[in-house]
Order: sequence, then C-alpha cells, then structure tokens
Amino acid sequence: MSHLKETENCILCGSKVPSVGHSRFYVRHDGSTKLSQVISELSTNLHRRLQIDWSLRQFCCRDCKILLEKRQKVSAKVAQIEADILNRINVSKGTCSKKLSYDCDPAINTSTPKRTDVILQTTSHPVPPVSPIQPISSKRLCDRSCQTQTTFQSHEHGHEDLGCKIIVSWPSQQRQRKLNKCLEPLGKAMLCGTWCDIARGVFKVNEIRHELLTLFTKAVSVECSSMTSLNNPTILKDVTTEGIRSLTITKIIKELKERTPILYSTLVSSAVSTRSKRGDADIIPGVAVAASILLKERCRRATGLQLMITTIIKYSGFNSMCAFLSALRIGVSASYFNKKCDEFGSSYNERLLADKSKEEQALRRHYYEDIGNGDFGPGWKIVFDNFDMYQRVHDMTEDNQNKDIHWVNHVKVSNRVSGNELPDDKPIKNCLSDLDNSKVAPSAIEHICQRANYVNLVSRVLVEEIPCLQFCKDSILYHIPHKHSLEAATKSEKKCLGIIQENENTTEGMLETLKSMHSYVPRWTSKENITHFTDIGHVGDQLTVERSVNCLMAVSNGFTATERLEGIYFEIADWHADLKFLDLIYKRFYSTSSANDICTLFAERNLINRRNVKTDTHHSYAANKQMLLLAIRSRIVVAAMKVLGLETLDGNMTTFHFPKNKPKNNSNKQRYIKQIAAVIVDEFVIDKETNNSIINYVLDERDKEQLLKNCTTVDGRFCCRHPGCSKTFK
DNA sequence: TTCTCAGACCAGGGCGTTCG
DNA sequence: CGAACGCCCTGGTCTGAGAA
Repeated sequence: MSHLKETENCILCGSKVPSVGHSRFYVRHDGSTKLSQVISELSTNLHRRLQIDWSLRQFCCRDCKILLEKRQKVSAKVAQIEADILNRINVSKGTCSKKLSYDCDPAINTSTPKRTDVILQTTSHPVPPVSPIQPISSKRLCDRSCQTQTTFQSHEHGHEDLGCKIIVSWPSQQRQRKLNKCLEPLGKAMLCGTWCDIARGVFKVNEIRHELLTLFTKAVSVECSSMTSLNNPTILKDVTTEGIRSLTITKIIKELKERTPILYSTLVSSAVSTRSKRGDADIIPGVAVAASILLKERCRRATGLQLMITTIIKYSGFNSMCAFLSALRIGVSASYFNKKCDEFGSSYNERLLADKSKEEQALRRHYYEDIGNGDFGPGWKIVFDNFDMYQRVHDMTEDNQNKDIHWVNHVKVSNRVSGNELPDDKPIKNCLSDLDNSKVAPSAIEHICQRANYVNLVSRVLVEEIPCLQFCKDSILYHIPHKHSLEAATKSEKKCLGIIQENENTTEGMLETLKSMHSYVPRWTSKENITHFTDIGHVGDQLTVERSVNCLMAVSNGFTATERLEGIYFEIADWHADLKFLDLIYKRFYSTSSANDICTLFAERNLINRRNVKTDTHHSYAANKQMLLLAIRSRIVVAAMKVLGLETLDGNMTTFHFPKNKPKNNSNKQRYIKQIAAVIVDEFVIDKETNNSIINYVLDERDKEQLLKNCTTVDGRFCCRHPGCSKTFK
C-alpha cells in the first residue's frame, strides 16, 4: 500500500488534515482498523454522500474521529436495549401468536438450508430473528426442501434505506435484490403476516393478480373437464329414464361441491351476499341451474337439467310452470308476471299517440304556418273487426245467464307504401267515362308478364319436386318483383290497440267504437279556430264496414267536425277473397258425381283418401286448399316428367340436359330452369289460341279508343268526316 | 226404447288478493 | 317479490228428463 498516494482532506468533513502528527488518523479500505469498521457501519445514505476514492490513502480528522466513536457507543447501547426488549417479549408471550414466529421450532432453528437460503432483510424490523419465516396458522409453508431464512441486520438507517430486500444464498454465491415498491407489502406480509396477509399482499399486486386469475380459470376449466369427461361423467349427462327420474337439485349441488369446489365456491359467492346468513349447507337452486347451463354450454350432452325443465314445461300449466321456473330462478311467479304484464300493457297505444302527435305537427306546419310539405309519414290504417265470445255460466240464475259477448278488436297497421303524392281533395279521374276500357283490361305486356310469372311459379315446383333439377334450387326467383317490392320487403308494423268492449251489432255500440277510434285521428286547428281532421282509413270486413258507414251517416248532421266523426273513412278488406276464390274453383272443378272419372279432383281425393275435402269450402278451407295445391303440383310434376323424358321421379332425364360446355353458375342455372318451365307453361298451362285472341282483342280495343279519341273534339263531340267541314255532332 | 240435452259433480288450472 | 289462499272457469263424465 505504500505506493498509494495520500489525500490531504478528511474523509468525512473534507477539511484539510496535517500531513504529519497526531491530528490525522488513517482509514483502511479493508476494514481492519476500528475506524474503518465504524465507517463501514454507517448508513447507505451517508455512504453515498461520502464518495470515497479508495485509490488514495484516506485519513480522518480528530473531530470526526471523536464523532464516529460516539456513534459506535450509542449504537451498541441501542442494540443491547432492543435485545433486552425482545427477550422480554418472548418470555411474556411465548409462541402463541398469529403473527410470524421467530423462535417456534428448535429443529427449524438449527436446520441449515441445503441448497438455498432466502434472506429477507428489512430496515423497518431491526430486531434480529433467529428462525425462518413461518406463519403459525399453517404448517405447510415451511417445507424443508425450500426453506426461507430471514436474517436481520441492525443498522442505523437514513430514509434512503427504507424498503425490502431479498437475499438468496446458494452454496456458491449470494445475491440480493431490493423488492419493487409494489411488492413491499408482500415482503412485509411474508415477514410478519398471517397466511391471509400474504395472500392479500399477493392479490394486491396487479401483475400477480392477473397471473393468479389465469391459474384460477385454468383450475376451473380442469374441474369442468373432469365433469364432462367420458370416464367419470356428471349426473347431468345421464339422460336415461332412471337418470332423469332421480335427478334433483340437491344431487347436482352435492356433485358440484365434491367435484368442482372452485366453480361451486365462485357461483355461491356470486349468488349469496356476504351479509347473508345462509350457511354452506343451504341448497341454492340458482347455483345448480347456473352450473348446469354452463356445463351444457361446454358439453351438449350434459343436458339432464334442461331435459327436466323442458319436460315440466311441456306437461304443466302456466301457473305451475311459473312456480317451478321461479323456484329455479329462471322465471318469476305467475302473480308477479301478471302484475308486470298490466304495467307493460298500460302504455299500449303510446306509439300511436306519438305518431299522431308527429302527424299533427306536420299538419300544423303545412296548413297553419304554410311550411313543410314533405314531412308527412306514410300514415297508418286502423283495422277492426268483431270479437265474439260465448261464456257459459256455472251457476245460472235469473240474472246470471250464459253470456254472449260481442266486442271489437282493433289494430294499427302502418302503411308501407306511402300515398301522400295522391290528391286528397279530388279523384284521379273526374268521370268514369274518362277511363278507357283498355286501361282496365290487361294489356299485351301484362299478359307477357303473366306468362313470366307462371314460369317462375312452375320453376319453384320443379326444383322442389324433381330430384335431378334440385341443383338449381339456389337460382330460382322466390319473390316476383313488382312496383312496390322494396316497400313490401320491409316488415309490417302492427300495434295492438286492445279490445273495445262495445257491441258493433248495435248502433250505440258502433257509435262508441267509432268515437274511440276517432280519438286516434290527427287534427289541427286553423286560424279561424276550426278543427280539421286528416283522413285515416279504417279497414274492416263487409259487414263491419256496412254498419260503420250507416253509423257515420247517422251522425253526419252533427254540429262540429268531432261530432260528425270527420277524418274517418272506411275500406273493405276482403279477407275472405282467398276463400271465395277457392270456393269458386271447387264449384267449377270439384264434383262428387265424378268419382269414376280419373284425373278429376274428386276421384283423386278418393284415391289418396283425403276424406276431409268437402264440397263446401267454407267448412273445410284448409283441407280443400291443401288438396288443390297438391293437385296443381302433381300436374306440374307429371308435365315435367313428360317434357324431360323421365320414366320415374328418380330417373335420368333424356332431354333438356344442362349444357356441358357451360359452367354451372347462377345465371346459367336460372336460364336452364326457366327454359324447362317455359316449355311446360306453353304446352300445358297457357292455351295459345285463347291467349292470342285476348291479346288481339285488347289491342283492337285500344286502337278503337284511340281512333275514337282522334275523331272527337275536346268537349266530346264527333267531327264531321266530310273533307273541309268543321261541323260537330253530339 | 233410444237419443239428445242440460245440469251436477269433480279435478285441475287460471287469476287476483293478501300477507310476510 | 313470492307463497298461500280463495274464487272461478274448463273439460270430462255421469245422470236424469223429455222428445222422438
């Protein structure tokens, strides 16, 4: 060391020390002198501030040396006092503490770590412990193969030393690391906390919590896998008669407790409040149901509970079903449901009232303020019909007779196609004579369109019934396009407005019904304070409209628009048109006297034993309709078999093969199937001669009308056809 | 004597009310 | 918010009266 240069300043205070004499004291780097030992025991904070350059020989001044000696004495005294306190604590409390014990087991105390010593050092606990960390509440943590040992070093610390250090010792080396700030509570809990404290410390660290959750979910997944495994399946997978008979909620809960404790605990803690007094022994149906649903989601064969529920739904009435589902926490009780239904239904007409208000605002802007011409909605109609019910009384008295109830049901149906562009104040034509016959009769183009529609309809039947044409199923047209296809594709908005408890058979009842419905007609008040109503169509069947019109006529001499029920107009909805058409068809094509005439409807009805088909369509509408559709389809199939050269339905066609050189794309398939359908329509459906004569007739009629129009004046008088004559005739 | 129809009876279920 | 209770309705079956 003699070759090292010497410093001129004191190692601590920096003051200049004399180069010779007794005022300077040598401080050795290796700690072999008393002074150097004292300096090495200084806190890290002081050490950091010293910044000693050990490449030079360091010295200390006399004043600083005195201070260092004083510190050493005080430190020794503090250590002695704290050791005395510790002894007193150990004597008074023994080892019965929930906190970490330092002197619990002599065996552990004397044991030496075989491979690794983890030394936890904390400045906030300067008491020197003598045993490894072990929370006393459990014994499993202190495993010999992985022992942790804490040693405490008594220091005098500055604030820079606060925190936790972990020291790991191997036979070959020792490493130490200061714990991250977020891990400090965990370190402290490991040092002096209970198992619960340690777990809480772990759970508070977000990163560890995330990993813990991953492990937790894995554990749940393993549990559920074992439940659905083939080796040891859950009782929920037993769907045999005996299995379903013996399946109970209690059994499910018992199995969950035994086989999926983590899942069960999670569900129970979700279902039961911490403040609840329910014990572990309680059967919680909701937990069993939730677990069953989740397991069914995982394995579709674990369907025992679902099967049980469905069976009960099928074979129980509404009340008992509600009670059952309510007990399983899937539904609510019947009484509560009824109460809520009343509540939900209380605002049954609010959307109609909102629409009415919107329409009234538009009307006011349009007529009163003279602005806003296009903000009317498509409007709506009110459809109404009688609702009849016969109620037989249990105890008949003079006053309590069987009740024949006649009420009125009404529904709001929003228009899908707007008619706002049509005039409200006058008809489209002034006079019926202005309407040409040719415009009413189908034109030549309409006949051509009609044939195209037949082709589409026939192609539907072909792809559905003939196996060798089924490859064209995705290429046919299911919706025949028309002028309002776009609007018709949207869903109709219907709103039930409930039952009006009035009898439409009586004038009084009908009047009350109309008054009730009139409240939904939008209105606006002019500057002259006159109320105007817009027109809302009310749609009913023939009888209802007839009665309504009579009633409306009866009040037409009212003083005000409200009394006259202005704004209501009626439309007849021929809901029975389908039935009437069917009736007509059966009158023409169905005769019970033609049982022996093969290929007639009646003979076929007997052949396939459809005894529910009757002459009177009114009494067997569905049966007659099905029979007719079947007859039509069968004829189309037979026609197709003839056209395609098919011996049997499953056979191979001899003509009309799909072109081999063309790819089977959508357009080619569409063209192909339409070609076959067109041949069938032309050969078997449309009578060419009749069709042509109709078209010719229509064309002739149109020509005649055009000729007539050219020969008449504006006021409808005929011109004189003599050249040069300007006279006209009536 | 047979057929038809109304009423009694019963079990089960719907629904509203009350109470905790 | 649900359970319990009571009232009433429904559907099926049986029975008796009256008509054919």
